[in-house]
Order: sequence, then C-alpha cells, then structure tokens
Amino acid sequence: MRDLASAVGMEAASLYNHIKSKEEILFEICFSIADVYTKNILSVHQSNDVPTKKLEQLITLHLQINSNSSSLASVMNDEWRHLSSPDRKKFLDLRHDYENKFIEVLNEGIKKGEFKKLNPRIALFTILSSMRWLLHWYYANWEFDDREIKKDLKNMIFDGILVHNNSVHV
Amino acid sequence: MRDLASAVGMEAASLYNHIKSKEEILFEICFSIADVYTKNILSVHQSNDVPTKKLEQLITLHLQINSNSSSLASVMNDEWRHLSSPDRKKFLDLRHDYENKFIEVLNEGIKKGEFKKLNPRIALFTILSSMRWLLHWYYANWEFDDREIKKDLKNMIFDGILVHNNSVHV
DNA sequence: CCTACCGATCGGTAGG
DNA sequence: CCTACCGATCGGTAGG
Repeated sequence: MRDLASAVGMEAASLYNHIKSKEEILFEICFSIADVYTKNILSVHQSNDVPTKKLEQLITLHLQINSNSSSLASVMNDEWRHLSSPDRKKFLDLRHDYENKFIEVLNEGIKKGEFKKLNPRIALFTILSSMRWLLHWYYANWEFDDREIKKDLKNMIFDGILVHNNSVHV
Repeated sequence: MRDLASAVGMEAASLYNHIKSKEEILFEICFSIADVYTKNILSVHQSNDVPTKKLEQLITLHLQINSNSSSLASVMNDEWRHLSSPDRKKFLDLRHDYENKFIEVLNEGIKKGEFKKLNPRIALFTILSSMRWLLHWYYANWEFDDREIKKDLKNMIFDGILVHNNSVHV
C-alpha cells in the first residue's frame, strides 16, 4: 500500500479515502477482467460460426487482453487465490463456467472432425497456457512486433511448429 | 519459516541449525533445477540428431521436470526474482544460455525446412509456456493420465490442434 | 489529504 | 532443539 500510495503521490493512509481495503482493489481487477471474458464467450457461444472460427475468436480475445491489459490480467491470473471466502468462490465459478464453454467449442470441433481427438481439458489448458508468457515482465525486454506475436501464436496453436505440406495456416 | 518448521515438526528458530537463511533454500531449489536443464541441453546440443528429434528430447525434459518435480520447478519459475544480487544474475545467465541453445535448435530446424518460419524467440516462449500449466496446483484437482498429457502436449506443439491429412503425429 | 500510531507477522539471533 | 525476543514491515485506524 505504501508503494501504491507513493505511485499516486500521497501517503498510504490517504488511500483509504478512496478505497475500502487492499482486497477491494484485487476484487475490482479480478472481476472486471473476468467480466470481459464472460461476455465474450457468451457471444461466441451463441454464434453460428464453425468451431475453428469460434476458437480463433477466443484466441484473439486472449491475445488482446494479455497484450493490452497485461498488468491487470497478470494480477487476476496470479492473485485471485488471495480473494477471501465468498468472492473467491464466485471468481472460481466464473472461471469454471468459462472453461466449460471453451471446452464445448473444442468438443464441437472434435465431433465435426476439425480438431484432433485430444483430451479437451488438456487442449484447453495448453492453449491458454501457451499465451500466458505475454503477461510476464521478464519478456518485456525483448522488443517484439505485436502483430508478429499474434500471427505466430495462432499459427502454432492451430498448426504446430512442424512444416506440413497442405497446412492452411502456414 | 514458521510454516516450514511446523511441516518438519520443529520451531522456526531451530531451522537455522540446518540452514543459513531463507534465501539459501531458494538458492538450492533454483540452482539444482537449473543444473538439470543445463546438463540436458548440452547433451542435446552435442548430439547429431535431426532438429525435430532434438526438440522432442527438450520437450520430454520439460514435461518430466514439470510433472515429476512440479513443486521445485514452480518455485524456481516463480521465485527466482527474489534471489539477491550476485545469485540472481548468475541464475539469469544460466537461463539465457539455455534459451539461446534452445533457439539454436529451432533455427537449425527452420533452416532445414523441418520447422515453420516462425520468430524463434516467440516459438521458444510459446513452447515453454504451453507446458507451464502442469506446475499449478489449481489443475491438480482434475485427475489426468500422465501419459495422455505428454502425448497430447507433444501432438499440439508439433502439429497443432487442427486436423491435417498428412500429419505424422496424429 | 496528513501525522501519529496500532497490532500482527516476518526473518532471524542470543543463549542455553 | 527450545524459549524469549529483536527490528522491520505490513494493512489499516483515529483524529484532525
């Protein structure tokens, strides 16, 4: 709180005229980002697009949040565990809902023969995890082209690293 | 330190008969795991295998460490930043060496036409990141088959999620 | 918005 | 290996 206060040019005690507690800040961050995910998966879920298109929209969403709101997203990702009793459960429920809807997209794609017959939960975690490095400051030192990252990441998730003769994304 | 002490059935003060400081524990964890990575990439680097084979060996290494030593590996991954001045730099140097050798493998594969023409640093971070979810307790609730995880993960890294007619890994 | 201060907790030491 | 205790730091409150 001392750090936050000095970052906005006041004493720690003065922060409490604007916020109720440290955890309130965490709450705001976690649920504002979770809201974006929830709204987006609902609209993807309701669309009539083909599974590959749905997956592409979800990946685009994650790439956007992870690069445009990386600090908020990394707080959400790493610190949600420190929410206390009722909020923590509420957050986990939102997350599980999101994951389940994402898995439905994967299952639909497998059934239609667009996606490989992978364990959908393993595929889910692997896809989300593969984009998570964008959140860490460690990599901020290497200057990347944002469009190149998005292109290469989509390419790898859809088609992997090996060269295929008839791949549509190469 | 109170938690660690009670986990081994003693008082916090008594720990200091066995260790010098809290940071010494962190040091041991970080550098013992880093050592495994360093030794392995050297032997892969010196082999005459084809890049695809080299990459497969590196992925196998990460999968093994991330699932067999997940708690040590997650401490190393998340807490190395808290090493103090000379050790922190030493650790980062090891890490950069590792990453550079990994990138050489990727570049070799691109040059030989085995791997797609991706930005090798983006590819590196994406590959390593995609396996990182194995480190988080959150997923421990879902009971997975270890061999299924390894199979699906390799499949996704090499060939992606889309179905290809002539993919060798499907 | 600040000064002054609180109780709890932390890594660690002294001394046995 | 324990009791007793230290200085620093943390989230937060009182009172102006």
